[in-house]
Amino acid sequence: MSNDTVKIPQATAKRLPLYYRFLKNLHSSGKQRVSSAELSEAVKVDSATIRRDFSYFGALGKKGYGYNVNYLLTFFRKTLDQDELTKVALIGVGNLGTALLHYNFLKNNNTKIAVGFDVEEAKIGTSIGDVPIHHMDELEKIITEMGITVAILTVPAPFAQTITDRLVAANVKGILNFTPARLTVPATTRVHHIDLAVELQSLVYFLKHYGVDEEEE
Amino acid sequence: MSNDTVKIPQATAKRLPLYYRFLKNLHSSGKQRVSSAELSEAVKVDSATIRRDFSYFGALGKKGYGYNVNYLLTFFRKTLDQDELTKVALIGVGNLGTALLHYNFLKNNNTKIAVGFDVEEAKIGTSIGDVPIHHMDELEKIITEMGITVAILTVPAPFAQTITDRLVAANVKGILNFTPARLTVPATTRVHHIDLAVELQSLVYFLKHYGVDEEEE
DNA sequence: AATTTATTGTGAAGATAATAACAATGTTTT
DNA sequence: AAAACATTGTTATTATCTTCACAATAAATT
Repeated sequence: MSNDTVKIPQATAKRLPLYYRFLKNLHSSGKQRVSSAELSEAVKVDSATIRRDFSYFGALGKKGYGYNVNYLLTFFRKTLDQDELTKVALIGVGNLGTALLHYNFLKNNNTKIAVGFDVEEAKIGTSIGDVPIHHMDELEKIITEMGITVAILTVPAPFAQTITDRLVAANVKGILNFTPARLTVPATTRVHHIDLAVELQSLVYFLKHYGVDEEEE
Repeated sequence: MSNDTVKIPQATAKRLPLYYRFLKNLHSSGKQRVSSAELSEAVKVDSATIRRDFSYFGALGKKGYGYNVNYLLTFFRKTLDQDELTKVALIGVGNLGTALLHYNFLKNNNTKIAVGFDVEEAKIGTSIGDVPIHHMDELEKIITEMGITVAILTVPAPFAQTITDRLVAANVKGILNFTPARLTVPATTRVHHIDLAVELQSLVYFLKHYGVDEEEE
């Protein structure tokens, strides 16, 4: 738990991976410098917000010039721990789980699904998108051995809590939860929800009730 | 654009589908009444926040008693327009797109993916999870005919903006964007992002830099 | 080297959201 | 029907986040 950096606002922390990705794009397209205004156009975040976000890490830019792409990139690579690969387990190799196994998180992230788990015999022992699938019975054994502390949960909702309890017991500290279940976890574990049905429904709600002239993340 | 309801805070609007889902659960398990404290436990939202959220719609509960599950459910069904089916188009039938075609949004949502589009000849004319797949060339024609105004975007990032422009021109008002691209749209169109890589990476960031004693949505 | 220009970093203000706390009041119990 | 209890709805408070606006200053131009 490296607290070498100041504790920055959550809202800022959530934008960092986004900035990082666009900086990589800029870099590979040969750009040397960038202003907060340009970056704002690309990532759709107000330029003042970008400058404030960056400022939590100190003065990264130069007045009248902007930011040096290379410098920023190097800085964020360190800040986002892009130098060390984070291995992740995926629990539940159904439709969504399989899609995620094919998704190349590594490309932008230095994060990799290293192992998958399911109960369906036909899947056990196979590899999907280069990731080996094991039986749920081996969950604790394997993730402990592999030292995995982050899991993606794509199981049917009724099993979500039970499996979460097992993950927590096996020292998993972060769960990306794609199930509709709201998980109960100790304060030492962090859960991020991606609730597909809720996202779709709230989009529809906004359209119906808010109408035009709204911009939003 | 029914503005029959007061314009409630965005944060509240985003929680409504969640409340609705849990109320349905409670209802089908035969529960007659529920307090904000109970609901809080289930959806992991502070009980004061729940009461405030509900209060935007008037006095839905009774002091000393709580909320009548049936009443709440009926109320939210109307508020969330659950009586009319919203048809959605899905653009890009790759791994993720296919998974979403199998995802039963209807169950909780009264939202249905009614049509899919792709460029791959092998897929055109087939049905996936009961949804017919058409060629991208027919995009404008078909969604206009079907009167669709909401789309899910699961195409490769480089095509995202071009297709978005076509969707907007074809009168699509809401886009659920699964691509990493940040889309440029007119103010009359609403985009919600689900950025899988960013979600995973920010989870990892929080674990490394915030450590324990954090709870979050 | 002086002037103009661009752009940061940030203090102040504003906006939005979450939470605490409790009077009001309906429900349940005795 | 009185007393005890439970729980809302809301006012006040606090926290978080965004945006404005501009002095400071480095870069570019003349």
